[in-house]
Amino acid sequence: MLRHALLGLLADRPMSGYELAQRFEAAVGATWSAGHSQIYPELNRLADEGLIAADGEPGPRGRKTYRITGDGRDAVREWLRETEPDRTVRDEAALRTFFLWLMDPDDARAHVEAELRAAEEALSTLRATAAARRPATPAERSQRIGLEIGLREAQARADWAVWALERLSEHR
Amino acid sequence: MLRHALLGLLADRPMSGYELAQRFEAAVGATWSAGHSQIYPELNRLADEGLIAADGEPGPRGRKTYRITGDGRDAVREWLRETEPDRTVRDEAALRTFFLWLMDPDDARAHVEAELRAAEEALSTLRATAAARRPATPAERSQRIGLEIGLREAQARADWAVWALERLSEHR
DNA sequence: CTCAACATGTAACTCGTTACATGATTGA
DNA sequence: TCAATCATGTAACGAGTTACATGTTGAG
Repeated sequence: MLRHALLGLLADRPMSGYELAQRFEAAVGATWSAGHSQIYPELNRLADEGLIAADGEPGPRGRKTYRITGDGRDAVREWLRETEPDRTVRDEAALRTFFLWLMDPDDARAHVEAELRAAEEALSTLRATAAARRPATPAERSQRIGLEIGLREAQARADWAVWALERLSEHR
Repeated sequence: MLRHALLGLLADRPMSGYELAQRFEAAVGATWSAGHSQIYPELNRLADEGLIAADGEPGPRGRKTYRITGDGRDAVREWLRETEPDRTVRDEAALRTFFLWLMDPDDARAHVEAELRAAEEALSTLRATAAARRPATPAERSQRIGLEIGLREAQARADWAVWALERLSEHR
């Protein structure tokens, strides 16, 4: 899975493992995450398989810049075209909501309030990213569309939390 | 992680592993999923640790009904009270959206249209579950609140897809 | 000079998935 | 009787996280 994400990011422009790791914390991070300990070995594997290539000499601090190869480009495209996305959800915070009744009322409220704060924080980060620059390239336009999912889901989350707090108040 | 979900479900009422597996496909499935091959070993571990207990004799077909123990109840409560939910998102379909520009226009549209269909399907399933019975017990009320997250996120997803299709049309 | 950020890696472990394996019961 | 569903389990594998480990460069 990670390999395709890396190839997709490198399809836009060459990057180092370090840069890629940052991308997973920022923009793409709203949809997927990966630590450096997973990224570096994967980059080496991708390079072994010829899907990416390191630019000649490592830069300062041993920095290696990778660019995607023709085979790599084919591989991402094939992934996008031939495979169905896995729609399995894994949302711990939402799962806990099912067990709200096991908490005492104050803890339950606190849980939902924490969700509200988290959603609002996500929202403002994403808004800032979206406002940062207006998309010019096709890649940036796609990125903007991807960002919008996060934006709308965070908004839905925040609205849900407000609604949930009202319901909790009704049943005291 | 799974252990807490199992304890939470068993806190409501005794169930067999088979029943628990079904719950992860239905109601709770909108937030977490688990296959039987993960559930059965975990139930045995939980029983070893005294957090749940199997009712005396196995029923027909070797069915074992588990109920939560006092220690088990304490364990879920402690988990809910003492630990922060992991908010890491892992959304493959959304990730692919960032790479829309790598697909040819028809495939890109098809991807978003598939998202729309998936969201609408999720929506109607969740609506049916929500409409099935009005919550009476505290557990059912919590469940309803949990369901609402799924409902609102699915709606956001569907709305996003419609918006994205418009944007794709603009940039042909 | 020193601290933060840059930059890459490995190893052990945990969690979850897929495939294999078996058998009982019930309704058509 | 036969197929679907009920019901439980194991083993191998894959993906991701945490912790360990190391060294460089640039800014103040």
